Amino acid sequence: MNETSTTEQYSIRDLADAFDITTRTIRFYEDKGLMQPAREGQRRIYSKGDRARLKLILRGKRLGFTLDEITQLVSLYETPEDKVPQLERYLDTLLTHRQMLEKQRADIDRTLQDLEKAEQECRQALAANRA
Amino acid sequence: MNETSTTEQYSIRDLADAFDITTRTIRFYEDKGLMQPAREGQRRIYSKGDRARLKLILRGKRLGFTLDEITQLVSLYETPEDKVPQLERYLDTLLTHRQMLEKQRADIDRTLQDLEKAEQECRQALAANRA
DNA sequence: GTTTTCGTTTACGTTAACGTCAACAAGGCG
DNA sequence: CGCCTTGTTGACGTTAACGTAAACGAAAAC
Repeated sequence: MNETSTTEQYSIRDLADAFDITTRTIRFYEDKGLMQPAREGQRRIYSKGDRARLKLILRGKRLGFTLDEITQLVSLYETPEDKVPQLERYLDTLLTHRQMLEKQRADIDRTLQDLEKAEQECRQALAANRA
Repeated sequence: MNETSTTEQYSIRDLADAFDITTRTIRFYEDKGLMQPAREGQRRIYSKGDRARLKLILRGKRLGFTLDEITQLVSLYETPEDKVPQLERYLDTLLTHRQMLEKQRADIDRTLQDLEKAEQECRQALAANRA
């Protein structure tokens, strides 16, 4: 039992600064059941796993998911119980989320194409306007 | 002047049904300045362009943008004034949005990879559990 | 030793994006 | 004609996701 690299710990402020969010936000996520950091007395102590989890949550937010949806998404990364029906339900949820994301990806691709078109028109107008 | 295919018009209900939103939502977008349909007396009359615009708005929503952001995004598709400084500002906004979207795309790709990994683990667990 | 600093809980405030309801106008129809 | 449907403008209600402030404990700094 030695304290090498795997034992990294973070304060709530460490994480807040690292991800540029407020401590209030982190506690809020905990209230919602999204995180359960260890305690040292009163103080919250975050592990590397907690940090990774928070990162996932924020990624979900950037993608426009609600916290309820993120709750499901994040729990996906924890291995489920090894009972067959559980695994099948889990797989189903995985596929559902996958479809959502693939639809979003398609939306983004369409929008990017539109943007490129607008960009070209703009450059042409600029060229014409300068000539 | 004939009334052929380009003259298509829609009621507020047509659009609400078409996109599976409420009429309240459509009026709300109008209040926010996102749409300005024609009027026939009191009634709102939506053109094909209005319909396309609404479609863009909803796409933006699916991507998790706020209505304020969508206001900018949507106005991008209208040709700006042909003055050079305007065009340059416009181009700048285009690039900014493009970067946001490309970041989102990267987020999605990462998440999809995570999902695939989870999916594989799940399938393996299922196979092991049945054997 | 006391004054900051950091963290904690509790609670009320706020904004965006609508939902819901009231009260009314206008056109169609049996 | 009276009723129904569709639409209109307010106005207030609601939920999610935090912000903000109060009131306190403990540890670190001076």
